[in-house]
Amino acid sequence: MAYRETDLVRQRKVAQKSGLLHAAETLVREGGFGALTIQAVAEGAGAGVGTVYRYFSGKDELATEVFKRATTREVAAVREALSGPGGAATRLAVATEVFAQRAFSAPKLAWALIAEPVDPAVDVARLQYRKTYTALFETVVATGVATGEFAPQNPGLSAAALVGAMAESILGPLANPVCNAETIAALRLFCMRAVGAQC
Amino acid sequence: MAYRETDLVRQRKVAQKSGLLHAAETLVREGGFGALTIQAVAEGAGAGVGTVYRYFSGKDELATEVFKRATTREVAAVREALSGPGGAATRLAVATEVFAQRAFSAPKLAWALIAEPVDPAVDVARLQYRKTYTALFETVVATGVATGEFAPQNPGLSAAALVGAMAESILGPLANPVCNAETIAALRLFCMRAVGAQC
DNA sequence: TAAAGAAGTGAATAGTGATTCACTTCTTTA
DNA sequence: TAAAGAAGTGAATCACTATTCACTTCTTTA
Repeated sequence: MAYRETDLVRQRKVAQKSGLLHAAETLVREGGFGALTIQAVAEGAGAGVGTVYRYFSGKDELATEVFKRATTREVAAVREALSGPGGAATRLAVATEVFAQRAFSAPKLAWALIAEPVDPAVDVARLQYRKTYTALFETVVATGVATGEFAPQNPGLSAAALVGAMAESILGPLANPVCNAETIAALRLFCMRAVGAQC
Repeated sequence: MAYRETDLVRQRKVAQKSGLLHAAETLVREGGFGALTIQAVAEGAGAGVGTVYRYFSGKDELATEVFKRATTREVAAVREALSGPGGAATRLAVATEVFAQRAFSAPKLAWALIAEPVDPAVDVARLQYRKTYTALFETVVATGVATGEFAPQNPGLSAAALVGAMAESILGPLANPVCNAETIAALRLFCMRAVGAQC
């Protein structure tokens, strides 16, 4: 045989894919998924359109991967807050703040992940994303109910409602960010009351 | 002059427009806005494609009008519940139930109005729709805070959060409708706690 | 009935962006 | 260096609907 993939080539391929994903995420960060075109991704990565198809089977796969990478970071941050020290109430409060703070620090991305109209394939990923969040919150709600910190309730429904409340109430302030601190405090209190935590 | 529009013609035009809108809403009811194509609307109304353009400037206008008509009915039902008898807490509880009940009775439509990815033009209408809901709830929250029925809070943010909580928590059950009554009761309690109502 | 005015029609066109593929360039090894 | 194997490329193509418009049909009135 006259050719075999070497480490150097493997390294370049990793760099190329990473560059494409980086270009894609930059586009989403700046203009949402609506700005994500294969043409723009290729240009942003300094590559040809065809190259994108060497690394992704199609636009859906690329968009979905961008979505998943971004949401994985968000979910990890919230998960960390939820597994921190303190009782269920404290952890829920901190997690709410982390969610909101991160949203404010990248408003367009937050909008793209939460509410932007997107391809059905991405929407499937978004459904998963919300389910993941809901599952995280469901755990802390169930814990709080068990310890008596929270009122008796259906943890699954409450968790979905919390996710909805956080997402919807942040959308307005995201578009017009003034007094973020007050918004965050108000949201935290809303969530605390909603689960029946004393505060 | 040899021609002037008579009542008969006027009547027919009204019927034609109404028929087109009816066909369009039927499509949305059955398959969401994704199923709304000019071709399908024309066929559903027993008319030609060109005829649709005699009555609507384009797809955006048609889709937006379908959205507005459907949401106007939903908003009216909730508004009526909110302006019924009883204190703020009672009215909020009833409104929550009305919202959920109506969603369950037309799940696909509810999904289309609340969460389906749609054309930007329709999304603008959806934004308005949520704002309208938020404004309705803001009033009752503010009333409840003023009378002391509810905890002190930012009525605007709480109202948005309530709308988000209701929308998000209903989406799962909509897709897989079992035990609607329990879902509705749980949602009502969540909302009551969230505003700090005694119950 | 004739002719004006308007509504109805759908095949043809347009616009958009994803996807393909024949070709070029690069990397590796005998 | 030669040739195999693979990656890179972008102009051309495809797919999908919204939209148009030249023509037909219907309604009204003189």
